Amino acid sequence: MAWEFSNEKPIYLQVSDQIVSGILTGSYPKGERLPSVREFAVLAAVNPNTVSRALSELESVGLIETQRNTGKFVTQEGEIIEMARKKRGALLAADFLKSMAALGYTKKQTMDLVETAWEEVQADERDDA
Amino acid sequence: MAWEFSNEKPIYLQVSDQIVSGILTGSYPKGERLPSVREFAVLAAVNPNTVSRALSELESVGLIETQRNTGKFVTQEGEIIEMARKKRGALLAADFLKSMAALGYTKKQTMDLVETAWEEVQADERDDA
Amino acid sequence: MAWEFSNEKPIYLQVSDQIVSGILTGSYPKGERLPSVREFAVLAAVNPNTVSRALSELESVGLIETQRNTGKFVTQEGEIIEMARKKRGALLAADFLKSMAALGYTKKQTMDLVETAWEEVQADERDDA
Amino acid sequence: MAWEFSNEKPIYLQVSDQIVSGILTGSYPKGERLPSVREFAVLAAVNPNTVSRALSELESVGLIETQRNTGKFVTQEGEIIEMARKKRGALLAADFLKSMAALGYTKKQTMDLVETAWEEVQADERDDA
DNA sequence: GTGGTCTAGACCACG
DNA sequence: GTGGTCTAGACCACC
Repeated sequence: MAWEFSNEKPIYLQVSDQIVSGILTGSYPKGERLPSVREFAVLAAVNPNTVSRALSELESVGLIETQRNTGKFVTQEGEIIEMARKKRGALLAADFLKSMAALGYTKKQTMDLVETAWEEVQADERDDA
Repeated sequence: MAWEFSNEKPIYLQVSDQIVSGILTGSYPKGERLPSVREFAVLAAVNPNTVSRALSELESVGLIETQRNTGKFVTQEGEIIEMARKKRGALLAADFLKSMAALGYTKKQTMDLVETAWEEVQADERDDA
Repeated sequence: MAWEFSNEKPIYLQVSDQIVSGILTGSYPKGERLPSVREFAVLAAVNPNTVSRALSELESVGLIETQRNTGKFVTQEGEIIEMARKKRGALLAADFLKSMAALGYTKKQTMDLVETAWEEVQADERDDA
Repeated sequence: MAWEFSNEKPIYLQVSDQIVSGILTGSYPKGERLPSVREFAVLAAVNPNTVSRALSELESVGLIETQRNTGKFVTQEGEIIEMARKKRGALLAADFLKSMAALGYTKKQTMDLVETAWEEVQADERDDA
């Protein structure tokens, strides 16, 4: 699938999100070498500078490491990956719930909505495939 | 409640979110007159133009209506309000779940996380009060 | 039918348009006494000041005349009325056509559109009645 | 063509009308990049903010799309453009006819007036050129 | 007093 | 260089 970007968020963040997603789901396994900046740039149809910026974000969190002259690698340490997933998930959940509460949703309503919405997301993914 | 703004999102959107929240929870009851632009500006410690922009967002969605020289009013039609809540909630849920799926969370893990996170949000609210 | 106003245009202009319309169509016949400012204000559910302003517009064009202590009267002179109609009509037509031309409509397309749109306006009027 | 503005209508609406007109007549072809906000501001001798506001009107209707940091583009979809023309034309015609009817014009009188007025508009255009 | 429009000018993130 | 946001401050029509 092509890389598509919304214009609500900076592209470099969307790129880094994509790559994080790849790391967390194992598409880019831990310890393995990542595609080069240029390769990513082609894949995403984006300026190499943008990819570069996206990768520095990941490096600053410790998810990837640069090895001189050989490229960038996914970190070996499973802990860091796991921690990143948890931290990110918790943040997303907190933001989501805060917003729902502001809309006047009760806990039950929210849980129900999540339940049904989950089905739809699955359906969408099937459509895309 | 104090009006505090993050810098992840334009202020005018945060202002409009606040006001939407007030409408959906009934702080600004349907059909009632809203505080004037200038009053909001003082409350939010923000330029009147910024408030104005926030309110036009709401007007374009039909949540509020302007009466010439008398002020802005929450729409009479409960349907629109209810629809806004649903639309907004569905959007938030979809985005949230898509992100969680990208992080490799299963449905069950997500539901559990939501469950526990909800308690914390409640706790935060108590702290603020 | 009640007097309804859009909020795209100043109310006083809409009021004066209504009254002009009444004069041109003969609802307020030439030489006859008009309803008082207060009566108009009640009819239109509008502030008397607004009616007053609307009427001064008409007086300045010569369509109505004020007689001390007896009220305001539609002018006796048919010419003035006829001239007002023509002037107004020509202005409306010119504006309309200029706008249509700006949209890239040809003369024929415009005439056709006017033809069909006229039917619809008639239909609407029947609905309102 | 010079950019001149009347003071019956907000400038930003007149600016957006001008640009819409350019899109509908093909001066700004579909899919093409528009002049930058700053360029428009110079052309129209107007503040960039005003242009910005004009363009957001068009964006909210789907006539133009913003690409981050590269500029604004006329939509690719001919349908939207065609629909905009039709919608706009129908609205203008309906308003026009309603006003004419209010002035007591019959259908025939109106059509005749349109016919003759069209010639004059043409003449004006020749004068401007 | 209400909202609406416009300007000038500044700052920012992005690519 | 692109658009986006925000401020400060002015002026306006309207009721």
